Amino acid sequence: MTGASDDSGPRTADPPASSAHVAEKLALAIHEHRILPGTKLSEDEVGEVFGVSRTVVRAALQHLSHDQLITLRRNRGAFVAQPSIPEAREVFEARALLEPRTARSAAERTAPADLTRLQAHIDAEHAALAAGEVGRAVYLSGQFHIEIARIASQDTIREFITQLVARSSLIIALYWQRRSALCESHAHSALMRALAAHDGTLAEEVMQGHLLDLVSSLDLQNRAAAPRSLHEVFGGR
Amino acid sequence: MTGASDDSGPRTADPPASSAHVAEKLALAIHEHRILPGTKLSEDEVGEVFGVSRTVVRAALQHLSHDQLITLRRNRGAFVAQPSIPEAREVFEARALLEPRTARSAAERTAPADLTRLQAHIDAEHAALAAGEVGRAVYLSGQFHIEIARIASQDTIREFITQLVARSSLIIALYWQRRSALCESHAHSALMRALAAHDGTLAEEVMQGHLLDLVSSLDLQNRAAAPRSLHEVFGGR
DNA sequence: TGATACATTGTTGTATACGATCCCGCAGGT
DNA sequence: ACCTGCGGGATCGTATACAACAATGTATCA
Repeated sequence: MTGASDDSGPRTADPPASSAHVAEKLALAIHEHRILPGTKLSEDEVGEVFGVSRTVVRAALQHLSHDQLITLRRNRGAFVAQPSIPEAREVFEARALLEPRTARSAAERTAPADLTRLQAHIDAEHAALAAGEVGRAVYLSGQFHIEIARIASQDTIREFITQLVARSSLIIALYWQRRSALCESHAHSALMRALAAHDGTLAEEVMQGHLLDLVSSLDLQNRAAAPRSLHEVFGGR
Repeated sequence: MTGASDDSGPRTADPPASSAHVAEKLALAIHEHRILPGTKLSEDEVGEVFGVSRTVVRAALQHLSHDQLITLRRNRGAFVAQPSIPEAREVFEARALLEPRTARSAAERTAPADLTRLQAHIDAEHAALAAGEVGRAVYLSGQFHIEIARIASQDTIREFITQLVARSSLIIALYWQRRSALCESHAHSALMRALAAHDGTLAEEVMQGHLLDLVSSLDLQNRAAAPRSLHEVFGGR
């Protein structure tokens, strides 16, 4: 109410404006590095942006907090999470446990329609890179991994991988080192070929190597990167 | 509100009654089979029991919903989840991916204090079984698995295992077949011995076998168990 | 001049109020 | 007798109001 229909700006107020919707939008923005780690997400502010009350914002923030995308500090507010270096290692260790075996399962049941979608992901990722939208490329790259879990028909594991991929996006935002074009695309293509050939063993190996490459592209030795301050993040905002 | 101190019955109104506290209490009750799958958790009712408002209850329910311990249905309410047979399989497949390797890691860094705690868990489990408290035994059995992830110093994976163990408890409530005393205790002891010997390979194997045993003790073929109704669950309430 | 204590302000935590949606039971028609 | 449309009751979804806490800025004192 209160004339939420027009409001000032963004899309807002499509139909129901459920909390899940707000959470999704925020998650996407974080995933695409449109909101950087450490940023404060004030309830009032978010509510105003999306044209909803603090109640629904609060629910959305709690949801994101549970995915460890944001950190909720009592009486202080919500902040985009800043995974520490140990946490970053753990995330990729968890991925190393889950994804290779899942890729194997996926290879054994890949259908033609799946390959079409995977190719679409890769194409979109290339397009985003060509357009200079690095954040979006990171997001799409993550979606590729999630898609593989979907092919494996493992919803539970897919849920976990979804969380890990989202956190990986934060980790990339914090510890990305090698800004050379995402060579991952190559790995993704190789993975897709392994799936097309129904070669589970190969898919598992490729995925394992891909994840190792990803970790090695991060700077997880330098301990100075962790206590990154807000001012540092924002540059000179 | 106000005057929630005495109320009618249960513990209620300890001190602050934060939403996390309510969620934890509910989770424990579900975990111990004090609340059975399919049970409706009305916001008003839960709020009254714990002496808090619907706001905090809602937050707690959302938290549990995210862990898939309860199912939230729009305008219908919250119900304790009833994992389907495919979901049950997925849960144990995920555990099979995570836990054996985690047990291996744990074995390589088990400290004396860890063994003490593990033994305490096993003892408590035996005591619960001796007292006929099957639900509590199931809970403690799950905590044992979580403790292993803690020893492995893998907080992220531990979080996942915590979720999976909780869901496993629901699955056991629904599909438990072999009511013979939980032979798991034996497996847990074997696991502890492997950890004490720092034998990672053995620990991994024992854990894998233990999980397979667990699955085989369930009835995941019978499809009639799924659509269990509320009245059936409650008997004649 | 520097440090501490206090008042102020802003933000979150919780409770309550109102509106929307859905389920259940009943009247009426075919 | 069965099916269909409608109304009552209850529950959830969202918004708002008040209270508590933390952070900040200012004034006073050593």
